[in-house]
Parts: sequence; structure tokens; C-alpha cells
Amino acid sequence: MWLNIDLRSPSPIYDQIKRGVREEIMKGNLNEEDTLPSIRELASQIRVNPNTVARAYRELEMEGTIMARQGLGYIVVSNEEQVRDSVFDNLSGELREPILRLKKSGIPFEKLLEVIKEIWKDQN
Amino acid sequence: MWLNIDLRSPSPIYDQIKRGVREEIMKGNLNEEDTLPSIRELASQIRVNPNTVARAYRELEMEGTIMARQGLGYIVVSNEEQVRDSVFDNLSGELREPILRLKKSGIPFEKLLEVIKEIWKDQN
Amino acid sequence: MWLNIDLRSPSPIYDQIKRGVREEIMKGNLNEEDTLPSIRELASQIRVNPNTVARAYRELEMEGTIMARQGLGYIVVSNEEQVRDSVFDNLSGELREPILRLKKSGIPFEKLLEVIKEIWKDQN
Amino acid sequence: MWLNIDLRSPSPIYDQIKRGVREEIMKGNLNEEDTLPSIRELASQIRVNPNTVARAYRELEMEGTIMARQGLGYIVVSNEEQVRDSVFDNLSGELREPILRLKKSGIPFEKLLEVIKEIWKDQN
DNA sequence: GTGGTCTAGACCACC
DNA sequence: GTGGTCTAGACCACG
Repeated sequence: MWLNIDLRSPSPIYDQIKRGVREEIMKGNLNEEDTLPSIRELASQIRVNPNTVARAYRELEMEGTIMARQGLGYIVVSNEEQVRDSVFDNLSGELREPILRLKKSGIPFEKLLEVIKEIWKDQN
Repeated sequence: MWLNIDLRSPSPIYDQIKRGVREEIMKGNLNEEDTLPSIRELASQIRVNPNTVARAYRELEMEGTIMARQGLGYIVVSNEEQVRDSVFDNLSGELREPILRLKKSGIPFEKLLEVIKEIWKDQN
Repeated sequence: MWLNIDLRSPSPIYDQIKRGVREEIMKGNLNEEDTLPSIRELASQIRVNPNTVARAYRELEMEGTIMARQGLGYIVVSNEEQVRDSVFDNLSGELREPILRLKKSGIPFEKLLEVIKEIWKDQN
Repeated sequence: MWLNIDLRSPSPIYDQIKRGVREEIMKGNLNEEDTLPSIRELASQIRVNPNTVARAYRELEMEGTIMARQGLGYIVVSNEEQVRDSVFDNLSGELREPILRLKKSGIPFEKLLEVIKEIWKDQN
């Protein structure tokens, strides 16, 4: 599993790990019943404190994406579709605030659409 | 000046104050050369520590929106357009990340547009 | 007397008034024994609080540039030369700090000279 | 890191800290990616309230010189050149006013140069 | 009256 | 352990 962790990003590392795992599932690199890398293994791979990985896994488990199996580590329990849906909900939620603030500041809807299109076209 | 401060919001109070002042300028309730409420006055109005208001004002000054005048208080030094432009840039920046992630996770552009429209129609 | 007061300047107004008076003397617009405008008159001319003018006059008196005469207001008691010398001392003092900091930061003397020359050539 | 803080100086402590950090970078004692002393550590070293150090660090971050990393502390993100350039610009700006006033008050350029040389030779 | 700095100490999120 | 926010209250300079 190859997660992209950006230590300079303002979003917390445990959150980036959670997103990374979900992406791997959506890309089909991780499927139901597959085993995740162990906490210590992933931690040393991405040069991060094991506590941080543990927190990410714990929260992924709470939201029902993965599950701990005694002595075996964590396994995936959601399929692509389910993950994609929850990701979509999360991201839509993130859009809410900035969009409503743009509206409040008097920006016309058309200008918003322009920006959105431009971002969408962006590579990267 | 009537700012809506939500003490339970996750975004820091000094930031809410900054946004509030910018909004007042964009709405035309505050114009160039106008005097802002004094630190102590605003602080007692919104039931917040004067230091918090002071920080908000100081940062607005650093970004060139307002200016302190010795013994007289703060005045507005940016006009509607300048404030609106910088707010627009900031918020567009905030949209970037979540939108690109939506794209990467395979959501079609049309579905994004739907969500945007829905958020825009929202009250609040 | 026509002082240039810049309310946006970081240097306090009473200081700007002091400098203004000294400049008038150096330019020969004010000579020994001449009477200064009254505190209230100057204050209303330059749209400033009378306390501020009073403070400026008081400090100019303490440094021996002007003097209060009962019922007559303030008069000039220094001549051009004396004022020019004290102004020179003051300004040299102001140069000290920034120059020493430039030195500490590893800027070569030649580069400093360049900047000085450029500033000197400046209009305004 | 060994900052010289003078509690009796007229310039605010947080500003002295900012300058001190920039100097350490310019001297090469701090390089890109290096970790700064933690807020609490530096605060206790120089006998100052943590809030004061926090403000200095925060403002250095806003100007792009250093960066906070979640739970890990601050690291340097500018190199010597960048810091030196911005320091140079700032200080040149500070020289402007007094030099132009010297010129206006009729001091000859040669006399200015003399003073500059003398200050430069100064210890301290 | 105004803003500006500083201290002391609390509480929170992240690693 | 780290930084980030906030409160309460003191002291100073400026007008």
C-alpha cells in the first residue's frame, strides 16, 4: 500500500492515512477481506508515529470500513461502492462551508461555477 | 456592527471576527475611513476577551484590511472590491482540495454540480 | 506655519509636530524670538487634539528649542544652527539600529552604501 | 539556539525573538528542515512567557520563514538567502525616512557618509 | 478614552 | 511531549 502523506499539509496525519486507505479500496488495490499492513509496518513505511496509524485504523474501524481480527491485524470489510459513497458524503460536507461563505460575500453563482470548472480541469 | 459569533463553532473566535469584519465591508456596512468598534467595546458586545478581538484586528491590519491609529482606534483602509477579491481567492483555494479528491475518487462532474447547486440553495 | 502631519505614519503625532517645528526653524520660516501659533490654533489647523500639540511644545521646551512666555505663548529660542545640530544628532541616532542590524545579518558595507546613495537620490 | 533578549529594550520581546531566529538562520546555525526549540523550552530558557514565544513563532510562520508541524514543533522552511533578502528589504525601508529627513534639513551627503562609516565600525 | 505588550494559567487537538 | 486558543488582568504609550 502506497500512501501519499504530506507532512506539510494542514490536515492531520491520521486523517490523511484514513483517506489513503479509503482511496486504495476505491482503486481496487484493497478488496473485502484483504489484510491491511500492520500498524508498525505502515508507520515505519511512511515515517510516522505508530500511535498515529493506530488512531487512523481505530477510526476507520468505528466508521465500519475495516475491522480488527484477533491476531491477524485489520481487514477490509467495506466494498468499493460503500466507501465511495461515504467519501462522497465527507467531501460534500467539506464543500459546504466555503461555498456558503462565497454566497454570503456576494459572489454570483456563475463565478463559482467557473472556478469549479477550472479546478476540475486541473491536473494533479 | 453586528457580528454573529458562535462560541461552539470549531473555527476559532478570532477567525470568526476577521470574517465578520470582512463581511461588513463587503456588504457596504463599513466603508473606507470608517472607524471600527473599539477592541474593548466589541469584546464586551460579543462577550469575548479583549485579547481575542485584539488578535483579530491585528491580523486584519497585517493583511492590509484595516489600520490602527494612535489613541483613536482602527479604521477601514480597503474597499469592498479588494476585500471581496481576497476573500474569493481564499475560498477558491479551500475548494481546491476536496474537489480534486472527489475527482480522483471517480465521482462524475455532473454529480459534483448537483451537490454544489444544492448547497447554494441552502438557507443559513 | 504649515506642518505636514501624516495620520497614517507609525511615528506619534506629537513627534511629527516637534519635527515640523524644528524644520520651520531650519528653513528660516521661524526665527529667534518669533512667536509660535497658539496650541489651540495649531491644533485646529492640523485637525489634532490640543493635548497632542501641548505635549509637542512642552517637549520642545524641555530640549531648549522653544520657551513659554507668560501670556504670550511660546517663542523660539534656538537659532538655525543649534536646531540643525540637534536634528542631525537625532537622525544619526535613528540610523544606528538598522545599520548595525544590517551588519549583523552579513550585508557587506558596499551594498549598504549603494542603498544609501539610492535613497539620497530619491525625490520626495 | 542562543538568543540575546533584552527585557528592557524598547522593542517588544516577540520582535526580538523574531529577529533572533532570522539571525540564526542567516548565520547558518539554523538550516532548512531544522527544528526550532519548542515554545515552552525557549520560553523557559529566555525567561519569558510561552505566549510571547508563541506569538513570535506564529508571525514568523505567517511571513513564511518557519512552519508548525502537528505535535512535532516548528521547522525552518526558508533558506539563508531568502531570509537575508527580506531582512535587507525591511531594514533598507527603515533607513529611508531618517535619511530623507537629513537631506531635507540640509545635511551634505559627505557628512551622512561619515556618520554611516562611524556607526558601521562600532562594536556591539 | 484608544491600542500594544506581557504574564499566568486553563483546556484542547495532535503525535 | 508538541502547538493553538482563550481568559483574566496588569502596565504602558498615545490623544
